Amino acid sequence: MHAAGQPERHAVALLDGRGVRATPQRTRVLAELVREPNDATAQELHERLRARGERIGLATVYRALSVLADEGVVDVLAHRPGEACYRVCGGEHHHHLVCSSCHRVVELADCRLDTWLDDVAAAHGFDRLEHRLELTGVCADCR
Amino acid sequence: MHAAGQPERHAVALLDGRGVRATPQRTRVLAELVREPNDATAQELHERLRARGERIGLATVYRALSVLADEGVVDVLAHRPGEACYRVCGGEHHHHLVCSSCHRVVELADCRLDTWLDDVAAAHGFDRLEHRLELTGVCADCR
DNA sequence: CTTCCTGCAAAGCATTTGCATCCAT
DNA sequence: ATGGATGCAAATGCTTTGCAGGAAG
Repeated sequence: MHAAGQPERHAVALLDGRGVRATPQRTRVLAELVREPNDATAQELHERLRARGERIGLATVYRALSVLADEGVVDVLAHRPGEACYRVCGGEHHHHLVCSSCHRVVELADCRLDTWLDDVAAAHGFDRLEHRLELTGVCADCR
Repeated sequence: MHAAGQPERHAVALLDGRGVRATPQRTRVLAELVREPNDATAQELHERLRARGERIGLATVYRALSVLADEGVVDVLAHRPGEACYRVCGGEHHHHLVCSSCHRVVELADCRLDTWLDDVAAAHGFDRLEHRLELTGVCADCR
């Protein structure tokens, strides 16, 4: 068993059972993202895959990420101006705390907004209320 | 006193007392943003100014917004992929509740996140924590 | 006079798309 | 064979920059 095996299997597992083909390229893009604890841009992922010796086009990385985002396998974070960041995320509702300096991401499991938001929705007669919360700050290492 | 006077004066007031020159172009860009209850892109602002008859270049709009952002007069939002949105946010902290059908905006004066966010910041060693909350739903009239 | 500001056009990036080819069913 | 996937290059859209002229201090 070789060292790179685990992210690959994780990636295959994430793709399994969906309506999408688990092509080698998609698996590799996702595996590369699984290796990344925070988030990465399409270009960064492409560079790493090429450095790893994979033959894959930049457009394919973009197309793979688009498919993965549609499937809900990865989240698209728009905290950096001018480029999108991608991240492997669980299905549960959660928010991200992002360091504006090093882009380290902390996943927040609990969301304490629902009680307040129920009140807000009721007070203003709104229905089907959805929310998106982005938290940015400077982490301890970048202070 | 003409109808367009108020946003202009508001813009001049926002620029006053800082180390930046309140040039006509900067004032107009900011005044245009003051008229916008939500947020707008640089290109949208440029279009509106041209439609209003102002002679202003697109690059100047970008440069003005850059200066205004550096001064903290406007906020840069990166929630739309591929382009930056700008918003006047010098005043009180608040959030917007937007109807996804008719785009009516309800301004929420109170924000009940600070207590929780202070805990979050402390728990993860983050400093200068900022947050942006987007609320969308369907209002009573559109139900 | 010197410095900053502006407009225009060209350049710079991230991302998307057209198209011929390739692969799996 | 047939439809989707890929790679490359060209195109697109947002934003920045180089430069010459102009206004402000």
